[in-house]
Amino acid sequence: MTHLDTARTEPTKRKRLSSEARRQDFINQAIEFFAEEGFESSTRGLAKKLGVTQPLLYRYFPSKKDLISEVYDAVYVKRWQPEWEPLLRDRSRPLADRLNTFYNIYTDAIFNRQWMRIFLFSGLKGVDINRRYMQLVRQRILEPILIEARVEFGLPDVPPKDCEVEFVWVMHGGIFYYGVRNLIYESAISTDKERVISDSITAFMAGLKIKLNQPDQT
Amino acid sequence: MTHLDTARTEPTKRKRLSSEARRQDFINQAIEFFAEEGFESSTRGLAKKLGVTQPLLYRYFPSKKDLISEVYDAVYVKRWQPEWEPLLRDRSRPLADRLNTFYNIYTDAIFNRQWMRIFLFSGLKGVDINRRYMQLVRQRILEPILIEARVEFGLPDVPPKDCEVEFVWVMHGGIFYYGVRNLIYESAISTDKERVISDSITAFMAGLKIKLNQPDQT
DNA sequence: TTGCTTATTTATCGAATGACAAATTAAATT
DNA sequence: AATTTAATTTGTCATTCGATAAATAAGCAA
Repeated sequence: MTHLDTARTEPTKRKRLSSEARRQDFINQAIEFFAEEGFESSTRGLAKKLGVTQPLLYRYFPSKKDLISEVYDAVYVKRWQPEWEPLLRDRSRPLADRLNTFYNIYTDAIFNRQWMRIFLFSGLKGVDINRRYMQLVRQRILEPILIEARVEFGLPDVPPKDCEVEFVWVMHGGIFYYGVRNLIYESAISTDKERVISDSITAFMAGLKIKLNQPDQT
Repeated sequence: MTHLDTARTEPTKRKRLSSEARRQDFINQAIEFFAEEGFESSTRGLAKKLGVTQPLLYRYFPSKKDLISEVYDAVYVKRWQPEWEPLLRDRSRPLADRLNTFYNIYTDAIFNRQWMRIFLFSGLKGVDINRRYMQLVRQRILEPILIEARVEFGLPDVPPKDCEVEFVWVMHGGIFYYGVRNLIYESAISTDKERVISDSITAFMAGLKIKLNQPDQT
């Protein structure tokens, strides 16, 4: 250690941390609140949920808009796990296996009411972070899948075509929409997630093999 | 003609019609407005779009809630075309063909910004009509598809299992989500709709054949 | 024209909204 | 304990909201 008295050196920092923790708690509860009520809901409603008065929020966040930005950040950015990505590129396993593993843990992360509703609300608001998230999915998930598929099928390594990406999007979107039905529309779904994912991937792989071996008219 | 003076016989009716037409115009513009701004947006904003004052809306609709109900009805109920359904059951054509035709015209109806946004907004509000629409899709589209598939594959006519319906839902949802990306997230999509649909259906049919011929563990 | 009916606007209400300033309480520091 | 600092509440503002009532304008009948 470079400093003596490490336990006491930074009391201010410890206090700041406590304040920061409270702030984080506010953000977490704001996620719950806005996910359920929508971003148009009042700061007074949120304050009530927090058990504090409404003006207190303005000590922690300059404006409602800023608070919402922090909510976006907590949901979109912080819940993305970079370790998902190498999973798809692990060529020691068949691609179908990798896809099953990936989609099971990816949906573990995003198939919850909060994430889904924040995603849909913000999508309708047309906020920039939403578009960026879609690009992230395309670049870090969908295009790698196509590259891996070409390798597995013994095809030459050419960059993915748009219509191929669209094809992967449809599978991805199908699985995603399964989550939406489950968590947003709450249509009672008996079939378990793993089963739905594995069925989807089976069909996807079969279709992709056909598609990648076709002469293309793009 | 059964009446003389047809041009003048029913002035009151003509006026009533005119009033009803105005009402319809209000509803149509309300669809545009709420689709873009969300249902939380103000009646004053809508009135401005209509070029009238806000209290006038209350001559045509008892409350904002009632107006919104009419918007739902116009979008969900009135845009559903019953002639879609027999299309899927026309056994003179291969099922894949029928699916292509159906999804092309079905998406012609729902792939527009207004329909999509109203659907997503109302879904997040958890209104009952949304759930009913999902049931309609299941009963009138997805289950018939499964029945037709069993016939085409020469399988016994047993009622569709839940996990089979889920499988069709994933294809349906994948296509639907293609529309969402296109119209809500506005991610520039170069591939044309027909192509995406036909690729999806190819993969779906391949996967379904595998799935329906499997011993089932439900 | 004169009346009568319908369509539309003006004016306004009470409640709810985001935000701010000042007063108060609680905690930490000396 | 006294003092300083941070956390929280009270009080309030200007706006905006859905909704109503009364006044005006417009269309149509006689």
